[in-house]
Amino acid sequence: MFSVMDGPAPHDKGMVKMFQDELERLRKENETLKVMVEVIGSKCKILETHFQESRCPPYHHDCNKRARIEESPFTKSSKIFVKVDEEDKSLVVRDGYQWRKYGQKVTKDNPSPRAYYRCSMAPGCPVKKKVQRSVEDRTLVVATYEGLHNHGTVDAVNRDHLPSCSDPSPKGQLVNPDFTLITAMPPSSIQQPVTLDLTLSGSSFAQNPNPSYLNKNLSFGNRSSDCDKIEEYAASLVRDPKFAEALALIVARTLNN
DNA sequence: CGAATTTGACCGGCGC
DNA sequence: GCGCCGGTCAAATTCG
Repeated sequence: MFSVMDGPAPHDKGMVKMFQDELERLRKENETLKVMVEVIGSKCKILETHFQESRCPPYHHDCNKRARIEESPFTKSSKIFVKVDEEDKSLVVRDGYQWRKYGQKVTKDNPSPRAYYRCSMAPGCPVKKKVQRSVEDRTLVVATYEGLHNHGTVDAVNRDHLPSCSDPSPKGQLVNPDFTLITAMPPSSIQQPVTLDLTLSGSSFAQNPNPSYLNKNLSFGNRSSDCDKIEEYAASLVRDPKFAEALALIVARTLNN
């Protein structure tokens, strides 16, 4: 097949190129899998936390203090957990909306400051959110949303018009591109979660090692385009019915364990 | 210079 | 009624 005297024939060069491409593709897939493993690990941790909270009353920290009802079942609120760099103090949660900060407080049960934001995308939008680092895991930021938006997201409305990697926060500073949004979980089935369709998971990957959303050429080397690709990837995941099915299966298994 | 952020003051709910 | 605490306001400051 290979001629030592003449060197590789043109079609052999093509094969070498093909192998190189394949190698590159596998390398990228490996990177993707690394991210997924990290995400799944974080999810398990959160599920454990939620499971423990569901078994214990919420005011376990200091039962003698007044029981301020923070999340009435009748208020539209939801919590999301965002994995960020521990050194990152910006408390920015990129969720597709524009927020205006109107306050910051250090709360009693958490040394990290809690930031208060109002949605500034539409005048009169009643949605607020509180952002604070988790006490248990400093790499997690907990964002609590209250209310329902009366408009769409920046991403949905202006995806083609806005720089996709720019933060929707008022100043437009860049978000740490390394953060990983790991879950969007309403505290109870009664409360309606605010739309946040950036959940990453590789759960369906185990059943289908080559799903359609992985056929895309995912490259995480270029940081400027990472956000676009991650968002596109996340959107593909969410649209995939197998993903939802597998995710439900993992949640059920985790709770059973 | 306008808009967004910061931060101390203020307000209201709740427990004692 | 008082004090604690979370949430909000608004003047001052910062930033683009």
